[in-house]
Amino acid sequence: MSDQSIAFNLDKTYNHQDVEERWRSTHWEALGIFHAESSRVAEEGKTPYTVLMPPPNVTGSLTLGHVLNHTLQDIFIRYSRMQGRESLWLPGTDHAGIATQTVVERKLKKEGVTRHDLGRRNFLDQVWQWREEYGGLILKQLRRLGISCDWRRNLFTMDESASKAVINAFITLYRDGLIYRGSRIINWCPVSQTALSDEEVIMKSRKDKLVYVRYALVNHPGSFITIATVRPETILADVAIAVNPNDSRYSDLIGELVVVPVAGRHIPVIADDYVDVEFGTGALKITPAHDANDYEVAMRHNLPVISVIGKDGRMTDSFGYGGMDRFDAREKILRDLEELGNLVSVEEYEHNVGYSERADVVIEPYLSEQWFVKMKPLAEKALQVVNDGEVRFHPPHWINTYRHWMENIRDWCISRQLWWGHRIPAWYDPDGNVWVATSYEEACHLAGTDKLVQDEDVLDTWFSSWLWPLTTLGWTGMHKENEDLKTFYPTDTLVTGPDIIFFWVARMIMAGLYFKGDVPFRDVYFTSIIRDMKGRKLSKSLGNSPDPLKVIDTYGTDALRFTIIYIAPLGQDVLFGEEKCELGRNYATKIWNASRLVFMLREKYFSSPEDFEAFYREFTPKKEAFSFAEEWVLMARYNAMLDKYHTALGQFRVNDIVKGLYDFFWGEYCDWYLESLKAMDTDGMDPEQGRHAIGLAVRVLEGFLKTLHPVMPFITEEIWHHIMRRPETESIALSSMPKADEAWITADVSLKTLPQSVISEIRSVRSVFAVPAGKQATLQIRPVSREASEELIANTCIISALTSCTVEFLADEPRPQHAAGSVIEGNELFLQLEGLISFEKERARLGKEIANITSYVGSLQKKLGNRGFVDNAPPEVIAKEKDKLREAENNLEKLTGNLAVLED
RNA sequence: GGACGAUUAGCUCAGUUGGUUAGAGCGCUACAUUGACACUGUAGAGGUCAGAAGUUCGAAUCUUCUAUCGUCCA
Repeated sequence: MSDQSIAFNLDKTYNHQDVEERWRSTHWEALGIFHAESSRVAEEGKTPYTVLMPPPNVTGSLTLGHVLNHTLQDIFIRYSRMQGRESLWLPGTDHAGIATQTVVERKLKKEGVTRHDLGRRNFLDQVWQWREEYGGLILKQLRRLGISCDWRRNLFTMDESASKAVINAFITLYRDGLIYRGSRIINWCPVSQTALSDEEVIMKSRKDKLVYVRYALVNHPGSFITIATVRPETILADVAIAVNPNDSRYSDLIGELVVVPVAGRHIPVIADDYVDVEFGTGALKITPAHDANDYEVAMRHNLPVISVIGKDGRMTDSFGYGGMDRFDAREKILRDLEELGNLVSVEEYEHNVGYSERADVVIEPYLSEQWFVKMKPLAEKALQVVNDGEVRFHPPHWINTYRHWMENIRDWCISRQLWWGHRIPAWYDPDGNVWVATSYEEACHLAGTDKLVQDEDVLDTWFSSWLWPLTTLGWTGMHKENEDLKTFYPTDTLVTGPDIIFFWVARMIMAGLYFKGDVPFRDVYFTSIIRDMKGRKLSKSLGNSPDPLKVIDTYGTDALRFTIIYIAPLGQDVLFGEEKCELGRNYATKIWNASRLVFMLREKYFSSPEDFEAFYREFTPKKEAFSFAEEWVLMARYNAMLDKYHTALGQFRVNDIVKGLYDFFWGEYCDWYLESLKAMDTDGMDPEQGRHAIGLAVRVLEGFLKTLHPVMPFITEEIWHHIMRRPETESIALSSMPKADEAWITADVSLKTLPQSVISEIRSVRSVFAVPAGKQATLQIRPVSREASEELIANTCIISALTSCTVEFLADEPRPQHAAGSVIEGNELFLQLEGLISFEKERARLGKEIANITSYVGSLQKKLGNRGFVDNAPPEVIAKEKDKLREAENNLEKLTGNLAVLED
């Protein structure tokens, strides 16, 4: 785009596709305006500001959640950039171990190949190839949002530097005794065939059968003990029946042996506090291989561990179920138990069951050797920094959730039985000793032998994500510092969903403190969860998740960004429907059209772009040059808006700033200032007046565009380039954010809003009497004071134009007879409508109004007559109430007078 | 069962340390069509602020209880 092509005015209609295409990130990116440099902080003394992008999953595609999240981040970073800070937004993607491996395996399956056919090395080549081809999709889609991150610094968690960091972090933790290997019951996903951490297990409500089964006592033929279980297929692996030691029903049976149905094994009845007396029969079967709690009971009682379910979720027993799926076996054993006479009864039972987050299948508790991180020592400090406010949560109530998790934290299972990911840097010598090292060579050196085999497993993806604040700034775990880390760490704002508060936020805080000795960020903004209009979570299977790219095509990126922020209050869920984007689209159109009007008027008062630019460069709004009341009102409202804007952003009330911008521009700038300006123009302004009024219109428009820019980057950039002709290398994104002028915030403009009040009242009266819109009427005004009189006279042409009335002023003349009367702040208005006013209607209207004010006056008098109020309320509140009463009484008196004239 | 959050106009939601005759957007009703804008303008209807009790001169706002819904954790 060349300078010449920027016209003095805008196209007649706003076309979001054209505008957004023109400024699409590719243009902005080419200019490098989103690049941040640590050198500018060091050399120019700029303040750094950093936002950490939660790395989207490399297999992912754009969702509305991303739209909300990234728009928020973009608002923070653009705002900070326009405040003059060296603003760095760090992008990247994560390698999503399970998800990516699953995607590639599925692709291979179509070709009839498994990963085992290919072998580890070839399979990984395939994954990398897939990543080259499709892994960039999400990043490409994110660019359509117009987000302003420093793409040069794009990081992938499997990149070399990030991988080094992961390995070094592992080794450090291992050598500090915080990583260990152990045999535990872990969450096993039979589909992905890997261990999962507790956080990757989703508890879901599920209807099952609670089965009552009786076990025969070995030494008391004909006697039984009955247990209740939802997993009868694990009966085959029972090693004991447990009862509560305080349960008198069973105290005689402790120490007895019972026969396991089907399996025929003899197992003891034991006593353990763990057993809940209330549940089922109060007797519990103990199956250590298939339940974490049972495992602990078994360890306490030195019981054996028997397993009957394999890694694939199929039975491995030798009682005739071997090879069956665990759920099929459940059905079969029920029939078998019934046949054997062991089945007592079956109840419907609703309970919570753990599902694999990725594969959505029921988790199998599985005993195996895994790697763990000891969390307690890390959690203590991480909890403290949040309690102390070193890391702040927005909204703060998430601290409770965080605290609860930290105080009940369990060790983190970090090994995954996958191939795609960071391979665990541990080697085993022939004697089974473990050697943890950065490389095979180093491990050999440590072990004193080269007969080493590396651990087959990889690390949990989150084990690389928790280092994200460090790795994105170039940390590899080798050297503690570099310029970027020194400058931009700790980062400032993290925007993320509350669903990953444990997965990610908490662990980043731990890692930051542990590896860098400082918190990774200062503020965490937890976003809303987006639901459909019926309040359901968006999901692919429900088909209720709109494609953001389609929404963008229809309504525009700006409209989507604006709308989603407008409807997303801090900390609450959002109900989203595509149609809601009409709000943003209409707003964009309004801004466009209003700007066009301003530019049209500009053409009238300025001979050429050069003429305007010369004027505008030197322009400062001067009160002495103000020629109508709305100029004062506009300045007051504009500065109040700016003030609220900065305050709200400082408090992360993003929703508020959007509403403030919306109301100011539409309700004040367009509805009052531009309407008044049009009236003045039609009436005829002298050149100086006109140039000043338009200068003000453009100045406020420009300030408004800047404040809106973080939310709607495209349209604001486009219009900004029409305010003055600017080289294409300039961007509103690098302009400076306007600040509120204290003098205008505190300015008393109550007298200046009088014309507005008069206009509103007259419009209302006209409407009540159904006066045709085009019909010119006569408005007579009797001002309450000299100041009011001057103000109203000075704005006569505006009052006249916006009410379609001829305006006259009364002094001491009596009230006109055939008029509708109103009182505004003591000023009496008479709308003369010969033949249009029905006396009945006017009497009714006045009567209603009088009744209204009378009751209002009554309530104020009661309040002011109340000793308790007068004695306790602060003086300014009492003064305010007195003012209200005085004015109301004044209005009442005048209205009563109006009614009296009618009755005469 | 525990923790947290929500409950304000037909719908979706504002309402920041208690001092309003309780606001907005959408929807609804009436009127307006050729010079910014129908993706518009003007006016209007619509709420005992979930229920109960309490604190206070004064409660949508604070406290307690109840009801309903949601989220997380057992």
